[in-house]
Amino acid sequence: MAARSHSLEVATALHRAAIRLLRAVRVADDETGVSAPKLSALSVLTFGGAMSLTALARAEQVTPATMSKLITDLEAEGLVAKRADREDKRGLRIEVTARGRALMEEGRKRRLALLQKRLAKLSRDERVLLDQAAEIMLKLSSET
Amino acid sequence: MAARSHSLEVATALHRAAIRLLRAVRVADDETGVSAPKLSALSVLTFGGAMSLTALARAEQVTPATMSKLITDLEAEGLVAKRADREDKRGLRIEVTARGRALMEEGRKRRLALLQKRLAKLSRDERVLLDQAAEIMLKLSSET
DNA sequence: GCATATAATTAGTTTGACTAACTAACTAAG
DNA sequence: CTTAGTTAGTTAGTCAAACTAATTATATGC
Repeated sequence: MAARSHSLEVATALHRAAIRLLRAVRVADDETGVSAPKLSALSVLTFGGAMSLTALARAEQVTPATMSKLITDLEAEGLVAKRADREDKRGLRIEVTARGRALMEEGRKRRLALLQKRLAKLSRDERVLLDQAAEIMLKLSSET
Repeated sequence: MAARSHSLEVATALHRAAIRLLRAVRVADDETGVSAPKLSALSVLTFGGAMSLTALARAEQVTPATMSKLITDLEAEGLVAKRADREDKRGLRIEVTARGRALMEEGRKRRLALLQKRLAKLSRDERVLLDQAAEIMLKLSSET
């Protein structure tokens, strides 16, 4: 096992690892019939609660125009609902429907099942290490 | 620090962490003027050496058709070169040019600089932990 | 030698991203 | 209180990257 601690090397390794991990797991997203960006938006709405289109766009790091199209599609599929914002008539409250929530959960489970099957083959120590790493990675990512 | 070792929880944490990490770092990609998929292909060619289009497509998990277009573009920009395969006249050997290598390195450095700046704030122990985690993640991802 | 498989390309489609331009509605300054 | 500026969301148009299907050239196996 390597024991590098120089930042550039760790950054390289971590970056590659994150890319590979997500790529390996991406296949599971297709099976739900809903694209990854749409599943991701559903996920934000599920865990973050109803919010405006602009807020959702910001959370997903896309422009409002892009999110507008995604939400239009999701609404047509019955996975989200748009409600007028009472306090600001320009605004929307976008919320997940029951179907949307179910579908998002299903997609998430499929995706994780892939990872989980592989994780189960690791030693307990390795899993603990990964869990700790995940926490540090989140801390890294949320820094301004 | 959490010490969970149950696979589903670790899978969830890891997946979220990977998504956030890449999202946080994605902004740096644009600055080179070459898209992320192209930079990624350059990276594979740099570290994996010259290879056929099909092999590269497989490594990048896209169809040969998609890779063909990417390589056509990269060649037009002088970042890769196509050579005929001597042993198989249907095949290509695609290799990075010096310019391609330089540009890929530059893009990679920009992207990593972001991560590195944050990593530098961690303790040495935390960096070592992340490095080990990266290795395990790679192992996970490359399993069939 | 012919059938079949493989390497790469080409054509055509879809999706998701962008910018620019627009409407509607809110906010503040005079 | 009206007008100027801002903000929320949509629409139109463009682009890149992914796909599938079809084409061409070469390899390989019976």
